[in-house]
Amino acid sequence: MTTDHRNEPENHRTRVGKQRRERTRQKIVEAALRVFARMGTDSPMIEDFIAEASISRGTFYNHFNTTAELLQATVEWLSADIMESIETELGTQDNALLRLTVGLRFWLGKAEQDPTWAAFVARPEFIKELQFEPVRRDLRQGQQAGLFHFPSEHVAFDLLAGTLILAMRSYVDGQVPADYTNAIIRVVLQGLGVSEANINLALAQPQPSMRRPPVSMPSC
Amino acid sequence: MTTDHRNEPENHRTRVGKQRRERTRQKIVEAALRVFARMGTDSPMIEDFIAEASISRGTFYNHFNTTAELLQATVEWLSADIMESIETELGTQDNALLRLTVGLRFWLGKAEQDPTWAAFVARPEFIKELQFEPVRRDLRQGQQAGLFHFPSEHVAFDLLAGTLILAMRSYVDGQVPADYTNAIIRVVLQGLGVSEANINLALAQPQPSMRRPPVSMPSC
Amino acid sequence: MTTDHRNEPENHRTRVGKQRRERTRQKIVEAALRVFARMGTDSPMIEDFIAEASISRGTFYNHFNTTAELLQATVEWLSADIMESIETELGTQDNALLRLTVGLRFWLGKAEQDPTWAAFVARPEFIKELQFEPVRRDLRQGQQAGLFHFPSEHVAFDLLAGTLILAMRSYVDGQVPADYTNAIIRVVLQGLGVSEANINLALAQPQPSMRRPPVSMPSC
Amino acid sequence: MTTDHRNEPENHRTRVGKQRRERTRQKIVEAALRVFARMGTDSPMIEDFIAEASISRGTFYNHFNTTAELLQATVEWLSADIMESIETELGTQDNALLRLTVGLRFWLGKAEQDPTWAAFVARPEFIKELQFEPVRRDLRQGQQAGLFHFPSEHVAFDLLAGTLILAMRSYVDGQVPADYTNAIIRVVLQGLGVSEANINLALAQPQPSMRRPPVSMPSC
DNA sequence: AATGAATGAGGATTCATTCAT
DNA sequence: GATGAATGAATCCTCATTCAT
Repeated sequence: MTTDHRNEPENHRTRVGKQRRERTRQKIVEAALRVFARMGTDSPMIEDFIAEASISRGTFYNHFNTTAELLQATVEWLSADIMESIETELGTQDNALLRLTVGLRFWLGKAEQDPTWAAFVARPEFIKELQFEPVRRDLRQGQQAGLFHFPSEHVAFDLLAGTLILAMRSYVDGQVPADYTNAIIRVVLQGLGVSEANINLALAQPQPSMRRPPVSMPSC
Repeated sequence: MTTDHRNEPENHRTRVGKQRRERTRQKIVEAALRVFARMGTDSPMIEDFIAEASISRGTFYNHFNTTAELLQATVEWLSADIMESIETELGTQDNALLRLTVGLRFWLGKAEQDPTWAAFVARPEFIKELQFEPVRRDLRQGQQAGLFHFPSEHVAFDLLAGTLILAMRSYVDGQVPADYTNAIIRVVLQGLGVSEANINLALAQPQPSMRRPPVSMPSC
Repeated sequence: MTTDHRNEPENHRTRVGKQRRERTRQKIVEAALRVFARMGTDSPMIEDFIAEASISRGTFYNHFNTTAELLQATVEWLSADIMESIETELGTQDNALLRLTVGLRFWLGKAEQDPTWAAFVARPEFIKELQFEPVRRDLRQGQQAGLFHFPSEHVAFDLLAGTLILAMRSYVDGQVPADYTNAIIRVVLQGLGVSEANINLALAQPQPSMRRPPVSMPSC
Repeated sequence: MTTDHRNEPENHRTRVGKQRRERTRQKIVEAALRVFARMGTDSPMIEDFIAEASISRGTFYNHFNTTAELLQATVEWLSADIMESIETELGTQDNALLRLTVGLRFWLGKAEQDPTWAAFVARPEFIKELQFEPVRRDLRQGQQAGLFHFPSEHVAFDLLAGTLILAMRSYVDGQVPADYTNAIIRVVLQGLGVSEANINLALAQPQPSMRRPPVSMPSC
């Protein structure tokens, strides 16, 4: 029943240290997203990351060895973050068509609201790297349910993702016509072989709330 | 009108010199395409270009001052080359639907045949830089002719170009299912609002010949 | 003379603390020997020492301020250790020739048994740093006794120590011929001007026991 | 029979370029020897080499990728240089004993004359790396001729080279007694089993001239 | 026009040292 | 006394650019 008091503070120290380390890492990743969004994935130098994260050179290298490693970590964090946001948005919705519609609206809404973020995520490498399993599942289910009509899941995904990328970049470039989001959703659904009636039904859905603040803004 | 015979050999030398210069420049540009395709547009250094083109540093700078300038020249050459190829392919065809179908088939066929070329071309920056006026014109004409049904030309172009980019990258990544090209054309035409009957008609068209050799192969 | 009982537990704690401190210090020094043997005296970084000793950076600095200080401590420990071992080996032997022979055999035997140790010890800086007073005394006494014939003690020491260093490194490099130790002793004694008869006598001595375990093996 | 005049200047350019490159490389190596001699093999930084050689950082890296590579090149050059000097010294002498004596005198004379040079070469790694084939050949021939008596060539070399190293370091440390060189040669020859009479004969040889300037002095 | 050795500013990386827990 | 995350000065290394031949 007695506790070795020499050990207790050690465990505590260890735990506190790990927490600090983890917080620093997260700070770097969030700063990196802003830097990548602002400068692209090739231009930024270590200096940019450490200035944005307010850390020292040494600390950067304690956590990441190369810019590529940091980019990878940033993509992974962002991906988890996006997926979680969409799942929250979707709640218990289980109709594949409506799920996809909400998802598309989320991405486009976010691109409109936070173009720097969009400039970062709207690249084929990024979109292909994340495999978007939930999206693929919705495509399969919708096809089986007779809501969609396309030759193969592969083709359907390329249509959906490719159009989404260029659409998000249209927001980045500015100058999108009114009601652009609905128009994009309409042609994508057409492309997936959704009937006119179902398209109108899907577009009549209430819009997602988009409460979360842009991630690409400095949090201070 | 009289000829100074001291000038004649100079004119000759001048002409020969210009031809040689032009040949060197073209050699650099073609090598650059392979390098950009392999390494992206940011990573390659001067060293990569001169090694691929088998020229010296000095010669490189005789033709281009920066990597960006070389990239620009590469894009321009490629763009002119593509457009010319497609126009040759199209001949006098004036049906917007059939023109677009042939165009799509050309891009995808070329991607299949020459993935290195596709790896360079299939990026949003590139596709957005070329404004593809002929494509936009076909979209407008097809819409007016009642062949297409989409909310706006802007949206139609994003669907067409975005899907094309990801489809070409699918060829780059390898592992595309059989009949992938036809499947892509089908969903794109669906997305543009083409009727089932017209889609089948367009897909029944004879295929373009694709005689030209891959540009991304070293010519030696 | 009275005892303050408030002090007693402190004395105990103090004593225990000092023992613990001493054990940690010794652990660092033994680890350092292995590191120096493996990497030389200039290359290793703090990281190498703390990894080998399984301690933290902070602990290292609690005991040593610089790498040079640690090297010094390692040399001193090793030196005392060697001298003590040889004295044990020699017992009460007082014939200079036999003492030197036993000493040489000890060094070479240890080099054969523990090449890591030898890799560290067999360097001129180390050998010159230890002044080997007992060895020099034996050289003088043997010379006076007419056993040795050399021009000066300085020269005799350079011959003895230089040959020993390269011989030990031969063990480090592996691939020594059979009976290498005896051969080395023979040429060294020849060099010191010992008569053929006395050399044979010295080589006929019983061998030292070499009971002690290699110091360069991790003790855990 | 006609010459393509476009090629001639190219060949000339190429040749001139290569010569310049080679001269630069040699300049770096000679500077490196002075730096290594002055600072040891671990302390010097790139800055030291380029300052001593009066070249730019970039040029350094055009020729050597690491300090270790430069050290290697320096050792190789030095080794060739020493061997050549000794061969010049020896002329047509073919008596193994006299050859070895001249060689020892050369090394020790050079160490006395140029201690910085000696500080660099007098290290076991260096001496063991060069295999000194001519020296080993002399040892074998002398043994066969009955001039030497030692148990094995391996042992004889370790005696010779080990004693030489410590002797050279004695010059580096200063404070060597008068006639130290002859004393060293005497004990080494004793160690190799040369008879008293032959030793005296060898020591009576005329001394080498040592005309060449110290290599470790800046040549400007 | 072509060549390639040399340059050095700009940026990447290391590692001894500190210090809050 | 022990811990290890954080620090930043010191040093390494790259690569666009120049220029004599």
